[in-house]
Amino acid sequence: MSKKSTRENILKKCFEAVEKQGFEALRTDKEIQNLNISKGAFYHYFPTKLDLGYALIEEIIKPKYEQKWSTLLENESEIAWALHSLLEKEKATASEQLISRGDVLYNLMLEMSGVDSQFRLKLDEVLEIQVKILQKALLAGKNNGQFKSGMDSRSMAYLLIGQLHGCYAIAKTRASKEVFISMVSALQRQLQEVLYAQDPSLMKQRVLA
Amino acid sequence: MSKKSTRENILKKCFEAVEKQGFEALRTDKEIQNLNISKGAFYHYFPTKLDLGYALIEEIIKPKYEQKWSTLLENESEIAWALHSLLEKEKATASEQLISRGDVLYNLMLEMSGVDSQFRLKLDEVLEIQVKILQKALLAGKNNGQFKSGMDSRSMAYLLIGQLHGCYAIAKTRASKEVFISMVSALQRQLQEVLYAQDPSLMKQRVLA
DNA sequence: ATTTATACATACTTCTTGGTATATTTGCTG
DNA sequence: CAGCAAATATACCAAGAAGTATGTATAAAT
Repeated sequence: MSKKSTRENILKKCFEAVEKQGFEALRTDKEIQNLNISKGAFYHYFPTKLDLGYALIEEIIKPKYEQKWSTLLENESEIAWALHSLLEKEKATASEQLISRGDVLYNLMLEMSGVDSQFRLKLDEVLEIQVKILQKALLAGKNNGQFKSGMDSRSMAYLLIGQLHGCYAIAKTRASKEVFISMVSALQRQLQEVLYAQDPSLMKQRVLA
Repeated sequence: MSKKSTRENILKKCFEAVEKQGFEALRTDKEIQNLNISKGAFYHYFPTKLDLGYALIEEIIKPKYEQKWSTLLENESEIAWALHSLLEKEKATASEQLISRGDVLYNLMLEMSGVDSQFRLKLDEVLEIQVKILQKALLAGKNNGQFKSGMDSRSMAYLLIGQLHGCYAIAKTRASKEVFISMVSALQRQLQEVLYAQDPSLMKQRVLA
């Protein structure tokens, strides 16, 4: 068990807590107990709870989502397939617990955007990063002939991110993994009609052949 | 100025507060002050804050959303047009303030679903009512030839509600009415391709002619 | 070795907040 | 008008919560 820095331990534990219950419900005292550290240690690194929140976004959430969407850009010739896979993965990794919890970023967006303007700004930044990457991928795929030529990449990027958000939100309230899966599937079928030039699940065979 | 019942006054004021800041941030004491009533009066009607929350959903939120979507069923022959109008109205009534605030129901869904199971259940009920009505409208419209024949009404209902939610969520974090409008417009264009049998904005002319 | 800054520990404080105890008033019914 | 329940008022409370004051240990730099 490697001795990690106190700061990183705090970030990690608190991120887990925020994933489960959101930021405002995060109880610094509880986490301090949990971590077996002192208040002095905690407040040494994070003068206020908000400062912790900002660090959480910058150092954990932002990289996480950036990485997630960046998979689309790994292979220029397989963007459509990569997008299809990304959504497949969302479905595959969904569990009742994860769905009841929802998506951290989306949760925080709704929870904190109206509470603290700096929080909103930082979340917005993460959101924009996602959109930018996706937009870039959509544009590249369009130029590649993988996506329909009439498609507006920026609108589509926004809409897609929003739609995924919608899937999470509804499924969370319905508390049903099945609902999530069927909503994402419906979304995929819709993309079939409005986005993909060909069926991306067929592209796989082509690639593997 | 008609003397409304204390109970109704409480519900109304508290609903406004919840619209602005969400349920957990609602401060009963503040509202009691605001209403110029006593704690005794408040707790006479609502023994706990949660009880107030439940009443808010049942007596204000549920009817509100039920009514909103029911407009689709007012005229069987104009369902596609009604749906188009509903989305147009969403865009038209959007203001920076409203957008920064987001949609009450959607906000509560994300905020409270994980906090209190009865809350989630009640919100889920409202959600289902919306979906049911929309599904019914989509089915009727399909049988009418207003919507594409291949469309699955239940999936589409879920997806549409989710998509609208997505528009609200993104626009809230972006804090931009323009983003909201352009996302809803993009959504409408998408519906053009996957849902409507004809262009519903043309249907208007037909009707008016 | 002395200084200095970082890292951590302990105890305390202040404010908020939902909720209670208890008393009083109002209004209806017999 | 007596009596009774619903409605409203007032003062108080206990738990939580973030944050502070202040002191100590550690380790690198001079």
